[in-house]
Amino acid sequence: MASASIRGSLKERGVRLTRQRQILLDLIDKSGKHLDAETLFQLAKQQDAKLNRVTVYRTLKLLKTGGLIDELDLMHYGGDQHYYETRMKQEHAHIICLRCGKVEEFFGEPLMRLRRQIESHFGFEILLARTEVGGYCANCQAQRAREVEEARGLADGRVDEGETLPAPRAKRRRKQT
Amino acid sequence: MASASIRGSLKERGVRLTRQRQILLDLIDKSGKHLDAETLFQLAKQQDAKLNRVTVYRTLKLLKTGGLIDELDLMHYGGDQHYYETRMKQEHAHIICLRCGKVEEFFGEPLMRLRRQIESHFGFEILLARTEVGGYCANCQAQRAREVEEARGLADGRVDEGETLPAPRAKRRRKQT
DNA sequence: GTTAGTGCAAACCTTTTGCAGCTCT
DNA sequence: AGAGCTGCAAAAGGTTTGCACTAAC
Repeated sequence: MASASIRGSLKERGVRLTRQRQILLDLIDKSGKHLDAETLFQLAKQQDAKLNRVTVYRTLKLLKTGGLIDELDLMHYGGDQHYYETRMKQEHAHIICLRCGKVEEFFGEPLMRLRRQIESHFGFEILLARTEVGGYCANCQAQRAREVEEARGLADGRVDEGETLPAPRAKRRRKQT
Repeated sequence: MASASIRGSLKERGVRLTRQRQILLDLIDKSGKHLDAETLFQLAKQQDAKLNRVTVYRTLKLLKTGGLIDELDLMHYGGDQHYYETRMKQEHAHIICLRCGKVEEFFGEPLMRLRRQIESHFGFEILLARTEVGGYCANCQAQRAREVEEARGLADGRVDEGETLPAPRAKRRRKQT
């Protein structure tokens, strides 16, 4: 549970642990997923119907500024909103399938090596780093090949494991004309 | 000049090379910098006062979708807008100083290695990749150290080379209260 | 001449702000 | 008690859309 250490860190900085923040902290911590502000808000509302969207934004900013969570874009797969994750884990890259929205995380030596090289090459002090990769997952490559060959409508039959982002939000639903 | 190959690519797809697009293509190509839509628009307006901001967005989307330019966030240093660069160059990471806005580019083996590992580890087909790193450049580390030690107002005397983003846009200028 | 592209205005999504009242410590 | 937080409403930044007109091929 990272929320314990987050709580500690906040307390040290004299930040108040309000009911709203506890709810949000718990949600961010428990969900292994990458949540955006709106989703987090919807989840939080289930526990406190009065909790305001603005409080979500303010809390996220607080945690981000404090270096307790990282902000991601996930290649804007879902739109222009940001996603968040706790910073407990080791640095990792995010791999997003642009067809099905599946998100994988890649840990490993190459990332560390890259970081070290940047630090030494520029004498740079790294505070934040993020690597995002977009493309097609193994499963969707096959699907796409089939689609192209057959050019027909066939059922999907996904082999889903791990997190998958919701389909990109439909934008601009206007009044019909 | 990458604009030549961009033009070719567009022509192949039956995309019309309008006056507006030529202006924008030239600007994107010639500026070695990372431009955002608004800056690009301001520059374009100098050549064609009638050119509309919307055309800038539509052209950027066209180029992005066609894989001719890459979209960056540069760690949201300047705000939530996106930055663009032609895709001519080899893959590289962007290193952004969060204090002075200087942007450096890092080329090298570690990035290639990372890409190959991701491809083979997940059987992933990479279409886009981006690595952004935020922190303090060598120069600003020194500045910060001085600031902290002295806690005084002293002139800056920057040692600037390479691109530096404009200071973050002041947000929310409202009517005074 | 066709069809894609443009300009304009307006809308839309996401995020931030001012302010008054509420609540942690 | 009082600084910090919250909710509310409203606004702002960045981007996209509908539509009628224009221009590239």
